[in-house]
Amino acid sequence: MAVDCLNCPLRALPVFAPMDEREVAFMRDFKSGERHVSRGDVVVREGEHASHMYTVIEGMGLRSKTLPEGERQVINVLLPGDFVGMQSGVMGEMKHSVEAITDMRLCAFPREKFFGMYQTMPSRAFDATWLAALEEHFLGDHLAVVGRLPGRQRVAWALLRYYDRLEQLALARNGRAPMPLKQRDVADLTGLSLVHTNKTLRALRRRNIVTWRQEVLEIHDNDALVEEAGTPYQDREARPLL
Amino acid sequence: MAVDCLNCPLRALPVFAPMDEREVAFMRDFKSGERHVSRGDVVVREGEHASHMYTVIEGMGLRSKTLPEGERQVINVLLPGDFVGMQSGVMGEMKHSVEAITDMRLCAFPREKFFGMYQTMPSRAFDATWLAALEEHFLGDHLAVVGRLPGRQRVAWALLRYYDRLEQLALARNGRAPMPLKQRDVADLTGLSLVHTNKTLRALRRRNIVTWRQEVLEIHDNDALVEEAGTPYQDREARPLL
DNA sequence: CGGAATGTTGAGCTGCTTCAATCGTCGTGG
DNA sequence: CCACGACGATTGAAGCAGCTCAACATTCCG
Repeated sequence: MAVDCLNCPLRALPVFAPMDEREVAFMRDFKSGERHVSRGDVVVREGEHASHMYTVIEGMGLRSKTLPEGERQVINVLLPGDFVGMQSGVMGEMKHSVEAITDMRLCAFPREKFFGMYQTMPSRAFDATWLAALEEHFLGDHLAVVGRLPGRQRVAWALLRYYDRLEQLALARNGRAPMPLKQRDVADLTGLSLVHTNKTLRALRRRNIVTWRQEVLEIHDNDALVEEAGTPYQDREARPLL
Repeated sequence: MAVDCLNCPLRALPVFAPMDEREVAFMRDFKSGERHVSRGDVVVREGEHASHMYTVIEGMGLRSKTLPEGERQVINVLLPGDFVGMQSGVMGEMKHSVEAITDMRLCAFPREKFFGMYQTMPSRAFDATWLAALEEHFLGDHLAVVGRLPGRQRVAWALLRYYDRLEQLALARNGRAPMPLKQRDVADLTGLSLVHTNKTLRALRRRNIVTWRQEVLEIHDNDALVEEAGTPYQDREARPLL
């Protein structure tokens, strides 16, 4: 059954900034429906003029770019509450692709009504900008990690960040999190080769810091992982939800 | 003498989307003054709750993040028309630092009037989001290049991108561009060590593809440089100017 | 003129890459 | 129920791209 904005399960989470009644009402009207995609499906493709924008309700995906020679760089992991398609909304064209790595449920918004939001609901428009700026911030951190840290730190950082985000969404706890990513995805996220990613993970496993099998990630020694990452991950302020 | 929005020299450039009279009038009112900084000065610091946001009128800067161990990652080169401080505008805090690498002239906007823009000038608010999304796009490309390409391609790509952006701003032509960046900056931009950046540049020089001395960059063989970069740089659509 | 910042170069080392197998798991069709 | 194939994980081996260290040269600037 489709989720109604009124009882959106995400909105209740403390990670998301509260929304007043007028805003909720506006979003109900803005929302045109839901879209369900299956694991492996492409949600939006790079270069596409997407007709809709989405907020992830459930499931996970990957944003990625593909270079001319076919190399893939994963921009980030898409989790519930994340917004998809801001670029096509404002610039007209997607600059990256989004692929589902689990079945996903997306809240759909028609692109043609996006500008209307700026005309009638400034607070929501402001939140859209906020989200774009937040994404920019995350990307900057990501770039710094990939550009400046050695492999072990990159992998540790990626796992930490992934886990923390899930925990904030109440999708993980006690160091246990679902892990639909493949090692290939972690490699493309960290800018490492698949083989080296595997060996780096093995090292973490050997030292009993994390285990990862059967699509379940377990962090046994958070302190050691933080130590390994070098960079504490700490974005815990409430952010808007569209 | 301070630039008045009415005859803003940037607005005339074809890279920037046209602005109607009401928008210009709004910006005049939004603008609180100008700020001049000298080469080497810090414009805004990571973590700071900046009171103002800026559009670069003249001069160049670097956006960068510093990691715990002191490693610096340059996020991008700041050129005229670029907006500074979106993050402090929406999230309240800067997530990166900005340093001037030449003397700069900045158009200043008070942060407390930023939300007012969303209430009274939706088209400008939309453009702000556009800029944030554009920045996100550039950052994504940057991440892909740093994460997935070997050093020679990264350096070639960085030079190409830098030159193209300057050319669009009429600050470079015929393969000649001012180059206030240091090799250290290019290294921090591409995620390479200083020494290796130097050697990579030497190779380009040896093959007579580019020269760079006395703060002047010359691209002698654009085709060869594009070939070297692998990734053609091609964002030539008009973008908003705030 | 002297000191600091920037650029250049060589040498040696290692983190990471590519290549190449092998193995385990799971879904599918016979 | 088993065999097969596809996909993902794992591991070893060899090579090199890029790193650090260490000098030295050059330019900039007060």
